[in-house]
Amino acid sequence: MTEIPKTYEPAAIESKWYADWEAKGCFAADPASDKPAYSIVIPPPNVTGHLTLGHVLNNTIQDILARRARMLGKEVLWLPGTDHAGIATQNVVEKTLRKEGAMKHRDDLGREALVAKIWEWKEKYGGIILKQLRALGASCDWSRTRFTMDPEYSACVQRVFVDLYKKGLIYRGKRMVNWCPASLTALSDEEVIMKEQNGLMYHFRVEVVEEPGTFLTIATTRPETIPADTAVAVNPNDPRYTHLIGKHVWRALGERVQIPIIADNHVTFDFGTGVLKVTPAHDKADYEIGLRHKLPVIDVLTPDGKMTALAGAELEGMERFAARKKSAELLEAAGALEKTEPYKNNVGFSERADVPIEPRLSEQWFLKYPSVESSKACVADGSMRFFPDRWAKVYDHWMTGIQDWCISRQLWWGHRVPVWKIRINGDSFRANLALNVLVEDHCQNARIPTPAGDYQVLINRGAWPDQLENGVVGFANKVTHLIPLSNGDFEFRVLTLDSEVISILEETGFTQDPDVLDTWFSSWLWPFATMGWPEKTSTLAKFYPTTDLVTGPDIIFFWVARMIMAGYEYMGELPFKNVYFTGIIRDKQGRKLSKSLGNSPDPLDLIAKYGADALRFGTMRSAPLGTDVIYDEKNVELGRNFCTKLWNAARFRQMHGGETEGEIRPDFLTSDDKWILARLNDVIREVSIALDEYRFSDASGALYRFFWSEYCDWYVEASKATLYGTDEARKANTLAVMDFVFSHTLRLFHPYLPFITEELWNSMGFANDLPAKQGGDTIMFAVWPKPFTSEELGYFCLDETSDALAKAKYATVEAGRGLRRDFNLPGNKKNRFILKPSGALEAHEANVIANLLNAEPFEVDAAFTPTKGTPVALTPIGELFLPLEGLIDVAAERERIGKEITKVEAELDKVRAKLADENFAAKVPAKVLEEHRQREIDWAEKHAQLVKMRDALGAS
RNA sequence: GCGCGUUUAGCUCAGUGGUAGAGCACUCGCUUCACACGCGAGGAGUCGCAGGUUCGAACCCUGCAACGCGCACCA
Repeated sequence: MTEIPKTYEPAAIESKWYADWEAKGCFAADPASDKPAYSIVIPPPNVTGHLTLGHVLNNTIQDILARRARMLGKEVLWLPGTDHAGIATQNVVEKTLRKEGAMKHRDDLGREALVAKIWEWKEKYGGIILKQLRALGASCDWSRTRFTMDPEYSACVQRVFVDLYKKGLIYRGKRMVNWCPASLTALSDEEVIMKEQNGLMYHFRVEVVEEPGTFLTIATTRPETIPADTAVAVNPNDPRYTHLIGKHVWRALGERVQIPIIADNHVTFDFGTGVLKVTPAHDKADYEIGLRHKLPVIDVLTPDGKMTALAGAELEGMERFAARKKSAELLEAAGALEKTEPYKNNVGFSERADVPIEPRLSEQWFLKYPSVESSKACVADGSMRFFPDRWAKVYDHWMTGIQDWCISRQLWWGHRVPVWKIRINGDSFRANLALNVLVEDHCQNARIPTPAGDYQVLINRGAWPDQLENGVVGFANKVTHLIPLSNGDFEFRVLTLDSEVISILEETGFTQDPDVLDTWFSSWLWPFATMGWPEKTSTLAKFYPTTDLVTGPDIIFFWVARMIMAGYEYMGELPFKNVYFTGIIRDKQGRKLSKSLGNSPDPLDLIAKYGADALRFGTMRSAPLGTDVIYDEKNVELGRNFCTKLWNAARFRQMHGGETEGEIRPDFLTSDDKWILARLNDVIREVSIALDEYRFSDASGALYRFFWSEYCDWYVEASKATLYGTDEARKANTLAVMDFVFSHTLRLFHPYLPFITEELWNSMGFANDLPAKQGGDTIMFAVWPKPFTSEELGYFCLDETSDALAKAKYATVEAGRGLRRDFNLPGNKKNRFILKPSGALEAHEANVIANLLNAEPFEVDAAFTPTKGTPVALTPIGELFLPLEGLIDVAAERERIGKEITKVEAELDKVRAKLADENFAAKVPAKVLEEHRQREIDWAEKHAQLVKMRDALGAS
């Protein structure tokens, strides 16, 4: 047994044990194990990322779950990794390259060179966050670390793309999408955040062509789009305007042209002026109106949000917001601007770039979500559980109104769409032999004429390839699709992952689609693509579906919902059984933590200052289920203080030497021993239930209370009477009880405090006599404590009454300390106390009280008659006197007792009033009535004694 | 606009029908032989507001308010 230093120094201990765990392979998951499986996949952090407090919260929870599962005898897989974070990563690297002067624009480098640079950057900096997770103590199986752009993972993504295309769920469409003018890419609806803006509403006039002198007033927030207006719409039932429908107005800006006045139900009477400018190119709703009325589409914005020549000479080249001001000025100058008023409206912002998005007509790849019904059902019927469960409703709502997902991004970093295409007409078809073969093959199998117009006779070649709807044909190594275009040409698409096919395609003149896929289109496959899918691996067999998923509610749609759908579609099963949604970490003002606000402390600094265990414990203590977490460094300090307490309690135990975990002899158990064993039993149950229900904060609170307020404050202090005594047999027994409690406590704490518990587990010798795999090597595999069996309860002589004496003693001690305080006697000075017991009291028990009270001498005297005015407190064991030689103030003592009597009387009045109410007696359950009667008796008894004590002081 | 959540001590939060709690902060005393990152004692709450149900409400019901979140969105 080695001497423990006086203060806990986490740094060396943490790195020592983490290296030891890794060296012993403690984190490795064995699919061949016959233990029951427990698995979690990490929500892959952004590869550009650094550890934040959000990661600390999220990963500490996962680590607690994983470590406890190991102690419960499960074979645990916690699978780590990162995602490639398309936009964010490309932005970061481009920015760096621009700063270094390596390029001005990505086109300077070109696609291949830039992607190579990003890979270079990723290899160099991409693993930072995973290293940081090690500092936190995360017990991930690092040998299985995955990245969403690993070759195998990329193959999964493209395979899924091809499969969904074959199923007719992925299609290419020209429609209005959310366009980010900063990142120059389309975004999904989920990546658009609506923000309220203080804008302006511009009211401007247009003249009716057919009725010169008649004007319509239109309200708009975007006058810069007037040059793109191709109609003016009114509601068909709006009597103000019905006579104008079918006529025209002069457009107010841009080329002076006539645009029609049309009737459309989309227009509401009472909003604005009831007249709507219709801009099909720049507004989703207007685009729909345009389709209904076959309006032309005029695009006046460049991809990066500048005005085109179509906007007119005055606006051309201007940035969109400058153009807005300018447009208003132009209207004003033309006398068309009626008024401008402040207006609050919601504008969609790009989540990543934080700039207003533009609705933009473009061709993109879309996905109709698969397996929607089973995905909805599993949460609705409870086969997958959400914690807190209110998220189930949010999920269901989203799944019900689900829209097709725009999955293509105009970026270079990501999974490139596995589609090769070529535009063909009759001539090119005949001229290109390889193409000819491909297309003929397709047409034969799709049973359609070739583009050349020849009808191919079907040749029966035995097994037919997949004959799919919409003329899509699936071969073993490719999917083909011939799409007629409006001008009579065709687009021929080949989807394939086969490198031989790809080289043929490229030689034949096909080009690959330039787009990459949304990062979430790869991470939605995470639970199975990380485990070797599509092979039927032993890992999948053992660990899929996973047990728990821990994530933030902010990605419930982005990630969780989509993973569920992918899970059903590709594994035929849900991907995880429970989803725990963490809160969001905020600062004391309730703001989210962010770099730009500077309110986001670096967890590594906190670990350096307080230790990883302290950070974990402090974070978990302050993170209740279902609510956001208010971050305060005080919580980490609390964690650090707790570790020190644990450390010093261990030191105290070690100072007393003796045998480690000696035998506990029931005949030697003191009332204090029984009391702490009963408390241990309570806390084992409490912590286990709390963890089963994902109440991490409650579990940590229970442990904190048990160890500090019960074990240290009472049990250790009470045990000093024995440990500093002379009865060696009793002393050994007390140490045995301490070891028993301590070794259980360390195990209960291990998931929260992995490092300090491992250190103490070993240094205190608890690992010594255990089998290697059950705590002998490491506390990580020590058996999770269970509440006592009835045999154990019997052995320790524990029943409902066994802790009554200890409780009575502690109440007596508190009463005595209260007396000291009342009479300003410092706690560190010995004082004489006399206890006049109401029953028998063993010498040992009196000794414990004396110790806890710092009483010397402590006299137990049933016949004690106090000097008049001696301060006295009523305790469950008897009357406790604090004799104050020469300082007795009878009046003061009378007043003190009088105050107490007043309190007791108030309580007595309360309970008597209830009992006197006839309704109460008649209607209340018998148990409650009995409880109140007992309460009355107790208060009355106390009252009588206090009165007696006051009377004994005489009349003054 | 629809939906969800929160509102309890100065702060952060427990407490789902029967005597209002914890940690931190605060006040007082204490360097006592595990620990001052500590020990002991203490003060502190109209349980958001208004009704209702009940013998009894922090807790159940209704309405309202404030704050937060999600969804939708009218130019």
